[in-house]
Amino acid sequence: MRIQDFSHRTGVPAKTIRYYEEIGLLPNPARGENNYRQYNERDVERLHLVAGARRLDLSLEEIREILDLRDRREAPCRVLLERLEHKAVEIAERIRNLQQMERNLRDLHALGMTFPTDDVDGKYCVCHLVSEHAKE
Amino acid sequence: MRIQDFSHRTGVPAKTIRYYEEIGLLPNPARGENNYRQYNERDVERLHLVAGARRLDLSLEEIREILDLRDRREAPCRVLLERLEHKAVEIAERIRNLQQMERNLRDLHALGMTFPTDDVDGKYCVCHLVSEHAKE
DNA sequence: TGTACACCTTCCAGTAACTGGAATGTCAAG
DNA sequence: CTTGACATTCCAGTTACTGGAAGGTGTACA
Repeated sequence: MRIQDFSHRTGVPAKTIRYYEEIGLLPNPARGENNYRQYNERDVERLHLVAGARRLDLSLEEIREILDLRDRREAPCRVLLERLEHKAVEIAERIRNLQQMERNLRDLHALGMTFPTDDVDGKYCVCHLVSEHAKE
Repeated sequence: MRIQDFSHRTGVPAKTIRYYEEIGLLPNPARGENNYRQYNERDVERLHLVAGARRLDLSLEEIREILDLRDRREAPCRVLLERLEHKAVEIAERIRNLQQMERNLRDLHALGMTFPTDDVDGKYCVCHLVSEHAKE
């Protein structure tokens, strides 16, 4: 299987596949006569794991760790389970931050709407509100 | 005011201030005899606007646009108001994505917990779940 | 006078995870 | 024989900083 098919099978762009290889996340694949990369089903399986983990927002470093365990035949499930949980907590935190940010944005927007829109830098300008927002 | 005071007044690290200057977001400040940067209250005001907007997750490019308007004495409020609203929508979208991701993580984790933790790559391994997660 | 210390300066490099593009090579079909 | 769709490598850019080295400045204290 050549890189384009491999890409379609896994949903990962060819460019990204070469990148993963470059940083050692994927092994150097066999090469054909023409120097084209050759992939097999095992490669598909491996890249699927990478892609699934990326969709879950695991970092390439975290994924590398999982793959390394697997390569040494040490079952990575325990570690992966831990990572999933840890990542869920992390994401919950990010959600809280974003929600706060959204509230701030909507509040400032609502207040800004009550101000004239041609006051370049007076107190009754949304710009002033945004400046003030920095001081906390 | 030297860069450290300026930094304390605005809560922006000195390193970042120099960076903002380098990319043209802040004007080149006056220099003292010793070549040290000198800041005044107007600079504080400007950087406050930048810092407030960053806290609201506006990109440096968006902020640059606002500042350029202001520098040309065209009231940036209308544009800034638009940006705030647009950003709020964007963030709401990000929140939805993250919430979906969190659900996926927790679901996979829960299911993975019911599997043995020493199955290196069989069907009853959380790794397998994560691989499958890529196919959608 | 010497020196310790906290500042300041510039410049170079690195981060995460790709993505774009140039220059070049390979191969099958019309 | 040329066109088109593939493939290769390598270099550079993205975002918003951050770290660190090498060296200059300014002041307090022994």
